[in-house]
Amino acid sequence: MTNQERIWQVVHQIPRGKVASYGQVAKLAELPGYARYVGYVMKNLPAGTKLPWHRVVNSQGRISFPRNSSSYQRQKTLLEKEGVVFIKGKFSMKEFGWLQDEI
DNA sequence: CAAGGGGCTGTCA
DNA sequence: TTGACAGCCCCTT
Repeated sequence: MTNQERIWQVVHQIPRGKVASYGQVAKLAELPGYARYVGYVMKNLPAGTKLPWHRVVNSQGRISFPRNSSSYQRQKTLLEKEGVVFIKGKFSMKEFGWLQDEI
């Protein structure tokens, strides 16, 4: 079980309509401080992966891509399709944050 | 082995 | 609220 696989499993557990931050995913994967590594892993996901990578955002509740990039648009669209409401380029972690009230 | 950079974070001005 | 900065860990040069 590699660290990368642990991260995949955690991301896979994020329920539909919820989002988690990179740091949160890292912690749940028992890899505190690996936030940046999580981003690295997401970037190198195999093509056609079923991992809900779009449910992972930064701690500010914002997408870590330039607003005009296609990746940004793709992630935003996927999230909205799951019911996550975007407001002024970001969304409320209070409302959609995963395990926000259990941590 | 050293250096650079990547979908990050928390702190401080 | 925004921007600059210093830590973070890992992979590729």
